[in-house]
Parts: sequence; structure tokens; C-alpha cells
Amino acid sequence: MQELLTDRYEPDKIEPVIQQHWAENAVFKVSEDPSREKFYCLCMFPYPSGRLHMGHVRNYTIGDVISRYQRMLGKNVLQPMGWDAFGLPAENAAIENNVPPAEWTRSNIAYMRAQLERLGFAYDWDRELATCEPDYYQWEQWFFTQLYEKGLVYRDTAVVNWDPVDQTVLANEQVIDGCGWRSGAPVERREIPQWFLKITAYADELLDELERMDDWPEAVKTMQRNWIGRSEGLSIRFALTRGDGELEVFTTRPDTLYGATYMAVAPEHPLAAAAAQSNAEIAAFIEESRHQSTSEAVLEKMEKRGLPLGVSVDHPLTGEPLPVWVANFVLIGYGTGAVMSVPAHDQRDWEFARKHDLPIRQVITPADGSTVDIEAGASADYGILINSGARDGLDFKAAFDSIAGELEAAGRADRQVQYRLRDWLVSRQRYWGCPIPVLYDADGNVVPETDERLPITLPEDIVGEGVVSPLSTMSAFIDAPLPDGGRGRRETDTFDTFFESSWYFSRFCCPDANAMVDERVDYWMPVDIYIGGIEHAVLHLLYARFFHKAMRDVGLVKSDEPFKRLLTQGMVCKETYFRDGANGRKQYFNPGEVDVETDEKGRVTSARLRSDGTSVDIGPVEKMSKSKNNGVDPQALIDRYGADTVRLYTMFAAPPDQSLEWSDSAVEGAFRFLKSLWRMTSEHIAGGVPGPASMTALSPELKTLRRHIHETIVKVSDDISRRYKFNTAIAAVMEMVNHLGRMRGEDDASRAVRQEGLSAAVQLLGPIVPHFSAVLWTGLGHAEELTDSPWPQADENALEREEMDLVVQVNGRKRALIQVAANADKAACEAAAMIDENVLRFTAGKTIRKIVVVPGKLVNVVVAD
RNA sequence: GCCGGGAUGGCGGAACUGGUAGACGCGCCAGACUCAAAAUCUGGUAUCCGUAAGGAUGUGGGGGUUCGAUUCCCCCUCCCGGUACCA
Repeated sequence: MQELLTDRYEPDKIEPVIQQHWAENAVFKVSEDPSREKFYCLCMFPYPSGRLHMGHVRNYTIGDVISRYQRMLGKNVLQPMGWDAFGLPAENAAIENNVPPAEWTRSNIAYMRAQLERLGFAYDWDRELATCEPDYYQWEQWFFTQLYEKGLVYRDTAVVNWDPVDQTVLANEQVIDGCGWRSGAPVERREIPQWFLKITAYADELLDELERMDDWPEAVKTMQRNWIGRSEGLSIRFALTRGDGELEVFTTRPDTLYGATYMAVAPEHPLAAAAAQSNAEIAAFIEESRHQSTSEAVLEKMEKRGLPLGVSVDHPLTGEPLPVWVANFVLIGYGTGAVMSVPAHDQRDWEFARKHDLPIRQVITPADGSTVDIEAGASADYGILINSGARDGLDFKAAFDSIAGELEAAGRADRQVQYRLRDWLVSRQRYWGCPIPVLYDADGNVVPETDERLPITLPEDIVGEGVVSPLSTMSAFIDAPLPDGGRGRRETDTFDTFFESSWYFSRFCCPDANAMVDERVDYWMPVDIYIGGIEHAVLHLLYARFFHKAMRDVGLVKSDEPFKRLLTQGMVCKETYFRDGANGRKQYFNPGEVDVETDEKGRVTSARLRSDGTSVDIGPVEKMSKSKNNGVDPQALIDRYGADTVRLYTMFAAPPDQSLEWSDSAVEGAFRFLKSLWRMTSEHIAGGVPGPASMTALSPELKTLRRHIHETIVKVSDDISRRYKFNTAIAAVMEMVNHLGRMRGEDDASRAVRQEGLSAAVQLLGPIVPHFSAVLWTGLGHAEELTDSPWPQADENALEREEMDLVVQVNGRKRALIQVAANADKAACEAAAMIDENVLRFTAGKTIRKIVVVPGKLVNVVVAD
């Protein structure tokens, strides 16, 4: 390694050598060792889309910094990497390039693995897995049959987006403005039988456990809580005014029951269908609603429309007839597909009532005696009942109990706990996924696969034509013997890809196990820190938590939760440049093809396309994406500056949980810092590495410098271990290096302090720029390798201070900065403050009302004229 | 629509528990070195007034609590993530 210590910093020379050294010595290969504390650091594994993007670089650098830091604390660190290899993009790429998804995926994996290796991440590559390989997915097929036996799997119908031209199911993403993305045909809703996992059976546990997950961000826990959406309410059965049917609805606000003025049912509701028999307008409305989106975001934003069905129900307390409407915003899949509408106390009901001239009756008034204007909008707040007969004056709880009691006694209602969470629909009508391991006999009965017949292997050398899943027409796959004899028909749907990503972290613990997992999983799990994008706050992270609990209940793992700590990463963004095209669509230009012009203050004034020299419009800063053409290819930067600079910049530009705006010139700054620290260190080493020196008789200047070095050790350790703020950790090291650089002394004491400072800087940066630090660390004369060197500890003696700064304010405005003894008490601080010239100037001739002293921080003198 | 998050110099960001707003870096300006440029080094850089000392203003907008608010509370605007078949 010594020969790598050249005068100039040349990352392209050192990085491959260091990486080869790590690989040859299997430095990051780990095994279970019960005598050592383990640390399992995991980043969300990538979808192999083709090339690494900046989001990957950022995510995996964060994980690598934490892993290498934990290793230096002496822990047995597992950091694995794998591939979330099934998914829609492979099918699209297959059609575009006429190459089978399997081949496309595997070649992407090979390319991206090489890119990850080039970044120097400390992975145990022996544990690498790809979810598209049968030796991975066979175990989730097996697990599915286990869940089937436990009754946690069922088959039911569910609505999908159906493209009537391509005769295929579309993902929400493939529906653009209500039409299929390839065919352009208006999409229809279609109900088809599909497989579900009973995640709702775990709703309470998933919710309750959040209370104990102290190391998860509050925002994510709140989102999961709201997603699960546990609510206690009343299920009420309204009798039809004519005939003997009834209409069941669920409400969390039975206290507003006297304010119900109409009912609304989904277009698919039987009452709507019955009314459509004799009413062409209703029939047309129902037909039209067949083209409604399945996406909640689209549904909630569309125009709320409805029609009266011409039937009514009786109010269960007053007997008043309430008209029943069919409305496009009531969804058949939620609850009973019907709602009671209380326009005075629900904004959506209020708007609908206003539009259709339905009565609005206020039945709740604020408890504090204030008034609300129901004419201006609904009031959803809790309060005191009014216009509610004998129940006037009751509060929410009393009203709930009273109304629930009466209706329960009359057999018209039941108290119920409801969840917003729906069961997990795992069927996908796609080819590139894990086959669902079930068969159907001649009568259509479900026959699960038996263990010895697994895996049900996905046929691979298939390109597909872009419309229906090739599996669904492949008789060689479909036609299969039943386990008990006879011929059956295979399920051709595949699993949702969230299925694979719900348990890969457990498989990493024992990737070669001849079972789904083995006992090694209980050594490593739970994951100590899980790092990934905030966009996974609910779906992936909730499915994974559920799956782990289900595995626990099948006896596969012992832990209750898979991820002890969660670190959510922000997006990587970049400015956008565009021109308005002739067709009204924007044409985006990559920032790499654009030159920007600035004024004398560095403000951007205009931008030009380099190729034609004419101006382009400057758009907002947005998440790097193909559609905005604002991606910066990490590979080009790695080739130019080396892995360490890219790693350093990514960690320095923003804290991990914030979005990061990419700046090429700031990357240059990171490179500059490494070059300068390299030069400073190699010059110091060239002068001979000093031996251990006494640090007791230092000059005041060296003492201050040395205190700064040890304060930096404290600060960086805290930033990395507790705060996960790598940007301020790096800033602190830069500051310390700046101080070291200004110290010019070449005497023994100066050289000893410089040796200590440079060693600290190199070691503290080790997890972030591991190749750079490895060479300099050895050069500084340290015998052990950097990767296994113990994390530095601050010397308490070096941290001692004699004097410190004290801010003096007058009426909250800073008027002086004075020096006081570090141990000065309140009286001493106050006395020192009150003799300051500027303080006297601002207090002269005024009455001192109060003096606030915060020892160690400030003195605030409050005066009045 | 609903749920969650965010907004601080020309730019990325710092200020951790209510206590010096702008650390560190980029950019820009000036200077040194150089025949010159690049690289490197030194100094300056929130805005306004002032030669300076110093002063006034200032953390998306409006209000509040406090000796003191980027930080806590209320209202609003804009941006971002999710919204169950993108991963």
C-alpha cells in the first residue's frame, strides 16, 4: 500500500488496488459469531433497471458509511446486496428490444454489480441474491401454500383496469387520462377473481407495535397509522321505506345521525342496479361509471356526480324518509358500498347537497359556545348535539352510547371496529413474476401445489408481445397434472413484486439454506438499520412488517419486527431545461448539454443549448427522471473524479433524509478538499512520521488546535452514530483540516499535534472515503488496517477549556461578545456583561427591568425607557 | 380530495433541548504566483446605511406566546412524496 502514497492524489490509481485488496482478502465476508455483537445494515435493494442512478449512489453510500463505522466500533457487521429482479419494466424493455425479460434483467444485474463494485461498497457479495431465480422464489411459493393452509390466503374478485383493445389488465401507471397507454382506448373497470393475503388479520398488531418502534421516524409511523386507519363506529341498517330490504352503512359519527338527510350508494350497488331496470338515465350513469379509474387519487379529484334512485329508507330514530342516491364517489369495494350523508358535518356531503338542493341540517354545535356558519361549509369538529330531539346537549361519547344503545336494542345496528387497510391483493396478470403455486381442477376448485412439486418454474426464453401475459396462452405451462392425479389447469397470474421484497432481508441471513430460512436468521435479524426512499413509507414497509409476522407465526423467525431502525432517504434532484415544442409538449434538455450564464453576483440569468447556441427555458428543480431528462449519470463522475469524491459529495451536499440538489461544481469542491488533504498528509509523511510525544507542555496555540481536534472527534462521532448527519460531520473535519493547514510549525510538538490531527481526519473520513483513507492511514504509520482500526476516542484532558464566549444582549439584541472564565457562575457572567462598553451605551439612562443569565450561553439585559 | 413532509444569502446547506441566524462547501469579487492561462494560495462576500466603529432590516406570508422564536401555537400560500397494479 505504501507505493500508492504518491505526491499527487490519483484516485484512478489507488481505488482499483484497494478494492482488489478487499476482495482478495474477503475483508467483508461475515459469518455468525455469537461472542460478538452483530450489526445488520441494509439498504433497499435495487430494481435492475440498467444503470445505477444517483438515488442508488446516495442510498448505498449512506449504508456503507454506517456499516464501516459500526465495524470500527468492533461489531460483526453484515451488509448484503441483491436484486429486486421481477417487475414491469423488464416486460416493456423486452418488447422494445426484442429480448427476453430474463436475459435483459440478468445483463442489467451484471452491469450494475460492476458499478457497485467500482464504488467500493463493503458488501458480503457471497450473499448476493436475485428474486427472479427459482432458488429464491421457490420459498415464497412454499410459504404461500403454508399461509393457504393457515387460512391467511383467499380468493375473491377485485376490480382492475381493463384495456378493451389490447384485451389486457393495465397497471395504474399505464392508464393515462383514463385511456390505455399503448392502445389509447378508454379503460374499463372489470371484476376478476384474484388472490388476497389477510393483512387485516394483523391490523391491530401492526398498529400497536408502532408505539414501541422508537427508532422509526414519526412521519412514517403516522403515515402507517393513518393507512391502517382503525376506527370505531356503528354499522347501521336502514329499512327501505317500501318493500322489506335494508341498506347497511358504517359510520364513525353516529352522533350526527339526526343530521343525515340522504343516503348514497355506489354505482355497482344492487339498489342502483334495481333502479336502472326502469330508469334509462340511471342505467347510463352506471354504464359511464364503468370507465371510472381504480386509482384513489383520480377518483377523489374527479367531479362528484349522482342521481336520485327514486327510493328511500326510514331514519331509524325519527322515521323520516331519506332519499337514496347513486353517487360516483361511493366505492363498492369499501365497506358496504353505501354511506349515510350528513351534509352539515362532512364537507363532501355538504358540496353534494348544495349542488343537488338536498337539505343541510346542523346537529352539532361547538362545546365552547361559539357558533359555526353551516351556510359557508361543513363543520366536522366534535361538539354538543342540537336539533336531535331528546339527545340535545349530549357530547360525542354520550350521544354515541345513547344512539348505539337504542339501535342495538332494536336490532338495527352493531358497534364495529373498521380499518381503512384492505387485504393485500397479490395477483398480477403479468408474465415477469413469480408464478402463484396453485392449480384448478376440472370443476374450477383450487388445488394448492405440494412441497415436492416446487418450484413452479417460470418459463424464461419468452419475449412477449406486449399485450397479454404469455403465460396465459402457454398450454405447456397451464396444462399440468394434479397432485392426486388427473389433469388440472395452472394459475397463470404471478405475484405482486412486493411479495419478493417482503422477505429478502431474512434470506440474506442464510442465502444457501435448504429451506426458506434457517436458524442463522435469528442471529442476524432484526435488521439494525434499514435505509431507503421515503416513497416506501407505507406499502413496502407495511407489507414487509406483515410478512415477517406471518413468517414468525409459521415458526420461521423469532423476532416480531424486521427493522429495528429506519432511515428514510430524500430524493436526488436537478434543475430542468426545456423548450416548448410545436405540439404543445415540452422538450427537455439534459443539464450536461446546457451552458448557464450568470451575472456578476453569480446569479443565473440565462441558459443556452451548447449544440446550437440558442437559449432554453430554465425549469424548476425536480427529482432526476427520464421524463424530465435531468439525470446526471454517476458513472461519468466516477470515471472523472473517482468513487471517493462522488461518495464524499453525496454525503456532504445534504442530510440523508432531505432531498439533495445535485451540483457538478460542488463535486469539484469535494475533489479539491481531498486533493488538499492528500497533499498536506503526504508532505507531513515525507518529513518523517513522528513518534508518540508528550502533549502536556504545549503552547497555547497548539493547545487550542489540539482541543479542536478532539472536539471534532466528539462531533463527528455524534453526527454519525446518533444524528445520521454526515454533511455536518464532513464540515467539521473540513474545518479542522483548515486549522491544521494554517499551523506552520515544524518543531517536534507541532509535528506531533499535526500527526494526531491528520490521523484523526483520515480516520474520521474513513467510512466516507475508504480508499483515500486506507492509503493515508497506512502512510501515517498505523500498523492495523483502517477498516479494522478502532474508532478514535476524544482525550478528556484535551477538551478542557479555560475561557469561553458569552453573548450579551440588550432587549434580545446582540450587543457584545465577551470572554469569561469557563466556570463563571451567574453573578460573574452578569458582572462581566454589565461593564461592557457597548452594553453600557444601550442601557444608559434606562431602567433595568430584568437580567436573564444562561451560564455558558448568554446574558440578556431587559431595559425600558 | 385525503395522509405525510418541506420552504433560511446568488446556490447546496448549518444553527441538535426556545438562547450569537448564515458553520462548511459552491459560485462570485479582489489580490498573489505566471509571459499568459490553468492549477494553487490569501482576503472579502445576507441586504441596506456608514471610510470605519457601529446601526437598521432579515429565516415562504399573516397573527400569537416569550426577556428572547428558523425552532412552540393558530391561519394561509407554494413545492415535494404516497394514495393500494411503477418500484
